[in-house]
Amino acid sequence: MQAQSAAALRLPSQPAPLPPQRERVNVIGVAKRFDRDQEVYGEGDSADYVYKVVSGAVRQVRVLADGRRQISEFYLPGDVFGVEAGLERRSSAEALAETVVVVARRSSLTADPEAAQALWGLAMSDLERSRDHVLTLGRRAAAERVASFLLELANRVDGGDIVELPMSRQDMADYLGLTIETVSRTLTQLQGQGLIEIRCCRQIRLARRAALAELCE
Amino acid sequence: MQAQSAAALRLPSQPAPLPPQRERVNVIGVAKRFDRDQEVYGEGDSADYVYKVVSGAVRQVRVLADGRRQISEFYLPGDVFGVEAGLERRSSAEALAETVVVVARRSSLTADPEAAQALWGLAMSDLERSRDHVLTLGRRAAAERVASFLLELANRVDGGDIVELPMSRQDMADYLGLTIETVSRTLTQLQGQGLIEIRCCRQIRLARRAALAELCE
DNA sequence: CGGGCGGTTGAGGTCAATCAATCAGAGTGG
DNA sequence: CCACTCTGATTGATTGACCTCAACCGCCCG
Repeated sequence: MQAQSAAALRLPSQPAPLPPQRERVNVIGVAKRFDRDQEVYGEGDSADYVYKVVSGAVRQVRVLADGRRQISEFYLPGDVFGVEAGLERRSSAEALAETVVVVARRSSLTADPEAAQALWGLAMSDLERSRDHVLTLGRRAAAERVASFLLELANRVDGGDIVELPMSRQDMADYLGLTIETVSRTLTQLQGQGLIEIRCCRQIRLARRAALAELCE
Repeated sequence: MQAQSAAALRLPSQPAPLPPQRERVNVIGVAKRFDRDQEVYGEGDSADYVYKVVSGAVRQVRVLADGRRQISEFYLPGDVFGVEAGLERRSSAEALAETVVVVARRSSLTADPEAAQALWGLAMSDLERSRDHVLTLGRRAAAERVASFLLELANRVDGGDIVELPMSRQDMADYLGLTIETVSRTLTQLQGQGLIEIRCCRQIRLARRAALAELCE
């Protein structure tokens, strides 16, 4: 599956206020649009391009031979993704919903020293987040995983107490190393404890943020 | 706890043949010796220095408020560690056994463009390993975790079919998101299936490497 | 000999997975 | 408008993998 042409591209009407540090890396390139569940790139593809999310969201996925899925990262508007250590993709990237990204040759970034500098900070913060993720998956119980996920998301999009989830329960489960049923149960349990309010599936209000944070220690 | 002086430093008598790519980053600095379980740096310390393992081994640890531990990475001879996104350590580093490292100012590496380049590759491969780790913790069962751990270790030290474990069962458990008992049981179970041979606690022969790899899919 | 430490083994409990049913909302077509 | 389906989410009952608690072993060292 390859990217659709983006001749007539309307920029997103809701540019969404971003935390400032998100805009550091300037990616100059062609805009491309992807439909929901469409692959941006797949495992084994050559890693020539890097991407920046303009609108929508992207998941980075690895799949085991028997179909078990693990999402290693979600990318939100402003995030850069697709930088790889080697020449080949070790995971695939898929759009969560209709998504617009800007595409640039990888070489165009590593050439420019300023961009390379920004890219460095980016890789390091990705590494930091990945290690947080390791801690969560290795040592936290289901409720703690969900709580930390909601808080992380809230911090990244910074939309006050209301978190708009761009992903399905299945995606949350695949990110948190749980099943869809456990995610669902845990959310209703957290609501029962008054920590969150599920306004509708994709919209959650963090009623007692401090208590959620305490869950994650 | 701070590093001991290393005035009279004997270089390790067994320089251990390393995979070539391990030697990429040239860290020029002062050698320091650490005893078993001694802290190289702790959470919250300032992140001014980077380290390269000469002999011994180091674990990178994060601890939750109630004492649950997660090891995010082991560093073996030739590995560089201690590069951080921010100015503060977000995890601590401890010697697994008597360990010698070379210490350099972080700025001395980022200044030199060649070192910076090498450092970049290093960060990216750390990121890649961290994402493998996420997959393992999120989606693999105990036997698969142990098998992938043994294979990863074997690949890194490249000592044929015999893997010398530099860490205790507790450290393995904290890396794999399991308990010490489960690690022990799983090892004996793998031995029962003829996949490995436990020669003594810290020395394991990978009897059927292909079968182990198949476990990890 | 006693005690501590790291590792192994056993018995029982628990949390999340599995299997299954139900529900709500969005299309779709008569 | 009302069935009907389809998809995503929720809820319930049961199972099972791993954790917890505890005993035990081998080894080293005082």
